[in-house]
Amino acid sequence: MNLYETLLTALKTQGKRITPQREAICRLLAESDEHPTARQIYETLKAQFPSMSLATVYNTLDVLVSVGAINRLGSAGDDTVHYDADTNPHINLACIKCHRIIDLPSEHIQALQEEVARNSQYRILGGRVLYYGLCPECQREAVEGGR
Amino acid sequence: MNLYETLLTALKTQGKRITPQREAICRLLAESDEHPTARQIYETLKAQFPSMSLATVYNTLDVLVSVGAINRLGSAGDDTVHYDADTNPHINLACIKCHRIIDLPSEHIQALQEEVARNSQYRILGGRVLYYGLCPECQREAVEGGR
DNA sequence: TCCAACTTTAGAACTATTCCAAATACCACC
DNA sequence: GGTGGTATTTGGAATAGTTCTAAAGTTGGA
Repeated sequence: MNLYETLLTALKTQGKRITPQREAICRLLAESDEHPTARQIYETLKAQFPSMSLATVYNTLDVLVSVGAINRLGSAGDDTVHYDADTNPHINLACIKCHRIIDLPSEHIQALQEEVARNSQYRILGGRVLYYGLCPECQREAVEGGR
Repeated sequence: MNLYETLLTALKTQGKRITPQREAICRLLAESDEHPTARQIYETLKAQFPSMSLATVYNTLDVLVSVGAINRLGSAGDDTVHYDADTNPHINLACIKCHRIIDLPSEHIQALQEEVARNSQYRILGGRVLYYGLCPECQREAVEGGR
């Protein structure tokens, strides 16, 4: 089962209804390796659903988060929430200049999560490991711009 | 040099001026193990500085962040930014019910950070490792409330 | 002490996100 | 296949965190 189907199944399992808008949002989340914001999703899908409302995007994202199918990553320096459809433990790397976020596989992150579960009395529901800095491209631009 | 002095020194080093308001904000950040929001700082210091403006708090926090003396942790489920004066690598644990954040020392996090630096082309400027869940207290309340 | 530059202040402005009520669409059931 | 109850969509208003602005007040080097 691919990621798109996983997301839809998660919705159905929770008794949520499948609408064309939700399908499109799930497809976009599943097939892109971006970590889009609600507004980016909205702008992208406006061509396909000219009448779609931002509220619908927020609604669907909220449902997916509450179901545990996607993660809220938080801001990448742009004060808007980015979402990640990959719920497997991994590292996110955000560029504070172009505000793009990439994934980074990690050997250590599994151990980290187990450490947290073991050493705290919390019931862990999720987590986000986000490092930020300048991506190679923006580093280059910074140097060129600084001349 | 304690944390309070470190914060003030960071400001001075960057040519920033020391004002009573900034001293108070730095002291509060340094001496509390909370991870306060701008508003919490504002409310706390209002007794001492009745005329203080929220903008001053934001201004000072922005300066401290840009200087690298403190970290922006992001939201703890309450849609407001929490700040952390401890810039050493450590794990943060947020309770999504009471919105408090605690620190957790970690053996693995150093390795994680080195892994990121090694495996990415990014210039790393910082990071935040935040797990969220229910703190022991809120777990207990959830059970009692659920009866 | 003086002054230029930086800060503070108060309030307006901005913007992401949530809320609302009416219209619409999904889907379980017949 | 229809039908109805109910979740969802929509668009606009409302909310709230954060930023901006201009005037007044401070800081700290000379």
